[in-house]
Amino acid sequence: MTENSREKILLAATKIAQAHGYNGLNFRDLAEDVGIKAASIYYYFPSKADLAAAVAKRYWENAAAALETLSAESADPVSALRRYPETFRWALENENRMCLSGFMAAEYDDLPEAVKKEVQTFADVNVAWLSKVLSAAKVVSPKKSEPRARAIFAAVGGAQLMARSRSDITLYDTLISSYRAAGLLPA
Amino acid sequence: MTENSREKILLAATKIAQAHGYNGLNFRDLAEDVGIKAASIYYYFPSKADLAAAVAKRYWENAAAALETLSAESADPVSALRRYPETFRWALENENRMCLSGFMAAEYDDLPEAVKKEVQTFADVNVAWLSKVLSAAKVVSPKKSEPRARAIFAAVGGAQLMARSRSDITLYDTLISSYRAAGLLPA
DNA sequence: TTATACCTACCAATCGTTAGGTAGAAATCA
DNA sequence: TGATTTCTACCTAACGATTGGTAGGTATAA
Repeated sequence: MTENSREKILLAATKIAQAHGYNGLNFRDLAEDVGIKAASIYYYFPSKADLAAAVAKRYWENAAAALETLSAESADPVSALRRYPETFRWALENENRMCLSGFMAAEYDDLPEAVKKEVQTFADVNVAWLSKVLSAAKVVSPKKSEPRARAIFAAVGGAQLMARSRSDITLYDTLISSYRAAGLLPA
Repeated sequence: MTENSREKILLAATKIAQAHGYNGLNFRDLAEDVGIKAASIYYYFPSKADLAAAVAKRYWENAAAALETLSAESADPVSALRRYPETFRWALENENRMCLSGFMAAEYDDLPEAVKKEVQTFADVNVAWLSKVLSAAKVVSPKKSEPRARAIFAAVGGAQLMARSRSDITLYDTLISSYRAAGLLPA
């Protein structure tokens, strides 16, 4: 079951980091979640920085896969775009967690270099997908699709942050609705 | 100089919290910034929770005053609205800091109750001001001014978070421009 | 016999916090 | 006025808890 424990650690660490950030992630609580002792984590990860980097890497890889699935499942780019906020909603539904990269963006000053890199890649993956879909959907001119993609990513992240601080998922929904009403997202 | 030290503590603690959050704020580093010893902080604040609550309270009070000044200095509501993003830009200009309440919104789960309250008030103050100005500017129907106010607040906070994670203030500016282009903010 | 997948037991550093002290200014009293 | 007390604004030194991390052991299976 060697790979199983590594997976469990990665999974539990992701959940903790989404709720408490890099700073709030500690080996003893994490180990207890997994059902092992803190020292055993070092069998799989040489340091907290390495674990967090692995967590953040896995996080954007999963996000990239989820977005590809969303593209594939959608009949057209506009409907894929419409469903984009769902990917961020999911974290709030699960014990009021938030985007790992959003949390770590706040903690940016205190992050190990390797973790910073993966956090940025998460943003890059989202912006690239949004940009591609915006271009295909022709909601903005091709030239403006990347700035618009960044704006959508930032706004959705902000909505998640605000909703979390109220522990109110309906606030997230009304914020997304307002973005649509204002013209930032397709109606 | 009794009130002077209290002010210095509040000021230094605000700066630290804007860069490292509630979790990253510690009495020894804070005391060194002020030029006193850690134990001396307890002469002014009974606990870290009390200090942080005082910091967050002062933070939204200053924000409220700054917004009133902005209203008073602006010829009309639309130009006040246009200048709203400047208040969030200022933190980034100063050593890539971010909104204290934005950071603490991420850390929400681990915040003492008294601090949570003040963090929420900061959001309330911003939304109330935006709502009032939006109504006066008639950019949206009076009924839609509060949802739109919340959307602007969340989006600007998200832009700040994203720009901070890139240490790139020009990214903040382009995000705000995109919000204007999309119709979320007046052009 | 050797590698795997853990474990116990500890370490040094850091954390919020407390106890108890002290120099000097201010207030009180003779 | 001068002596004495009290208060202000800090200090040193330590506490127990928690942190990331290490050294070295061990049961199980190949």
